[in-house]
Amino acid sequence: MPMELDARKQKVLKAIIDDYIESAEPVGSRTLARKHDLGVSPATIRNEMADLEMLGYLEHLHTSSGRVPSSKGYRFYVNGLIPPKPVSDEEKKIINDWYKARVRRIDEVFQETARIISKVTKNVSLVLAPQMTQARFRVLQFLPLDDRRVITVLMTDAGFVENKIVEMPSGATFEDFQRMAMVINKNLAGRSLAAISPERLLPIRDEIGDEGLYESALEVVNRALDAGKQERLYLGGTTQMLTQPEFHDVEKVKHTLMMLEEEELIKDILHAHMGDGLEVTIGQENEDSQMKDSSIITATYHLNGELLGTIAVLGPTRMEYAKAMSLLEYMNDNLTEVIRKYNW
Amino acid sequence: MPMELDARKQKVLKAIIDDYIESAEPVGSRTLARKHDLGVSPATIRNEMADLEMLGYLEHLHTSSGRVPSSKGYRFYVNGLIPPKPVSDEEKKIINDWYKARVRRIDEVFQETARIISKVTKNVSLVLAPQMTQARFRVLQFLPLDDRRVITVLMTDAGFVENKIVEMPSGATFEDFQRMAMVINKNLAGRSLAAISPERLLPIRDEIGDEGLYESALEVVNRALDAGKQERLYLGGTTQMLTQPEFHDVEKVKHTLMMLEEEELIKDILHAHMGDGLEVTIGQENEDSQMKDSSIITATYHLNGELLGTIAVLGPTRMEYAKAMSLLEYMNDNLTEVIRKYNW
DNA sequence: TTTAGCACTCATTCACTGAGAGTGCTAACA
DNA sequence: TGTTAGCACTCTCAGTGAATGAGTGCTAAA
Repeated sequence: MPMELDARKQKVLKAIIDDYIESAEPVGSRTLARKHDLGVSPATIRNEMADLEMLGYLEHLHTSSGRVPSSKGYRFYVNGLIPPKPVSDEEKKIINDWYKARVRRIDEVFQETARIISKVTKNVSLVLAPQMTQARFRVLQFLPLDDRRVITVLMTDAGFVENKIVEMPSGATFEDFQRMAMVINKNLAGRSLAAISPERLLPIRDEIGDEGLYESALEVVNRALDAGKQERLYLGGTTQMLTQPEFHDVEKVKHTLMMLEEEELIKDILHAHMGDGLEVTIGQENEDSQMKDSSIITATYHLNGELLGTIAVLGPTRMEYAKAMSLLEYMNDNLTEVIRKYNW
Repeated sequence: MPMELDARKQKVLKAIIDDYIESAEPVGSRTLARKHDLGVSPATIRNEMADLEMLGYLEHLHTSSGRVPSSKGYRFYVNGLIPPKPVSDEEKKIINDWYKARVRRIDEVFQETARIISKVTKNVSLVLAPQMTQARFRVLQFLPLDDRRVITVLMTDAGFVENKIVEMPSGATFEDFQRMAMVINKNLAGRSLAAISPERLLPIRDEIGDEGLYESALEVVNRALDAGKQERLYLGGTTQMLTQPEFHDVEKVKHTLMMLEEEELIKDILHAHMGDGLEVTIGQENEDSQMKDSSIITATYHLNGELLGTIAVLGPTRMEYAKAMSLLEYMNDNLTEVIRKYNW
């Protein structure tokens, strides 16, 4: 379908979407003609609107209630009509100052990134923190908790620390665990977490000697690594989103909040949307039925070509795409830079 | 005022409050007579109600709209009329299983405690985690971040780990910091965080030699200790609270969520309410004007007579006091036990 | 002291109405 | 042939008024 929409149709579509994004009200021909200076009469706009609706770019709730963009309409808008809205220098400065003032612990970078995004876009933001496969093993330590359990602390060279409670196998003593720790540390220090495979652990087997104890070591190391590799999800803007008229209904708020509490579900959604760079998924385009009236914009950050994590904005289909997209792009670069610098 | 309320008045007041807590609707004489078997006619109840209102235990929104308990009414109810509602053995089992299944990292105890409380009471729960003054210094480590900053990692003997970013003073090198770490660790290992005072650090001064470097050491240790001592606030149930009819209005939800986001404010409120054991503050009794229509129940947990932290339920004045109070009591004992066991 | 009876007050619901914004269609116009 | 004015029609929304129902306060009788 070459040139499905002529220039004027595009202009009308853009005007409608811009207006709707701003007002959240269905837009009619008369008001559109009044506000945007399109140079044609309402009647003409009505005709164009009818065409656009026929083609699937607009929707009609009831006869005579103004038009609302469809997912297809938004898609066309995002792909071609969208006005660029780069992050201004002032905004950049504000963001950087914010980081400086707030990030006191290294992992707070992610939480603060989420906060910034939600503050600016007034929507929910999601940040999936990297798995630290780049990080290098520094030291594994055991601490006695009670007579049945120990705390395992794994530290990486970038200062990221992960601790986990582990049951001791029956028969093992804490002294055994300490001996294990020495052997493990000697063998693994300096290795990247990603490179620690079961084979790497084989030398440890010989040094430990005891077969049963070796099995425990294996399990403990793996569990500590799992914790270290685990993706962390940071969430922001659950309060900001209430300013959107879409959430005027408490039931909807509750539903959305409950969905956001399901961390695994959210992670799945993010994984499914992870693409190359900036990815926009609009309303109906979503697989998940709960997301049919939401849009999600994701941006992934990489290091040396390897995918590390994702930052995203989640909101109603009526969303300031231009703003959200350029912000995500900027935050993405920023985060990549931080991670590169801190050698995660 | 001896015996301000005779037995029947108390019975009526209790019936009204029970009913209102359940239904959230102003309660009238007819329905009250129907539901609760008080053995008197609505007219008599009306008379009693009028008396109770005169005395300040009940309130009237408009003529003819049923009565609602006042703060004073709730207070009397909580102090004397409240039916005991101990946590059942099944509930205890569910709670313990929950802990077992979810607590994988030691600090998750607090988050999960908050979750449980909010799940059961359907209100917001707050948990102020202890300052770890009981904890003993294990090791302080420095990790290079970039050429200007280092990450300081403080670990206690209970496996609690705290990391913080610190600027290096100009002139100092990372090697200096490593040397400092050795000296500090040698001198402080095994001491309780509370016992680490500036005087304790004096021996370090001589060992380090360099005056400027000693100043840095002092500052770094203090900042690491600060981080270690900092109270952490855990929050739960912001979604659950939406099931309360009090939050049918989105504006109110937004207002409450925004208040809850102000961590310092919440901490202040908790500190102000911290008492000896279980403390109930009802509506108007609150100092903070934002809390005039909320009630807060706090319970503090101690170790060896020293106050460690607080757990609390925050909700509308219409709250299931009996349930919340006994639950808090139970969770409080539980948490004290956990902390005692893990030697925090 | 308790209760029945009664007049009265609000809040809520429902149907109805008119205004306003919007559409689609047709016919006239450039 | 594309554009526009005009008009009939639709639908939503705010406002009005009546009916309903739950509740109160007061008075007089039991």
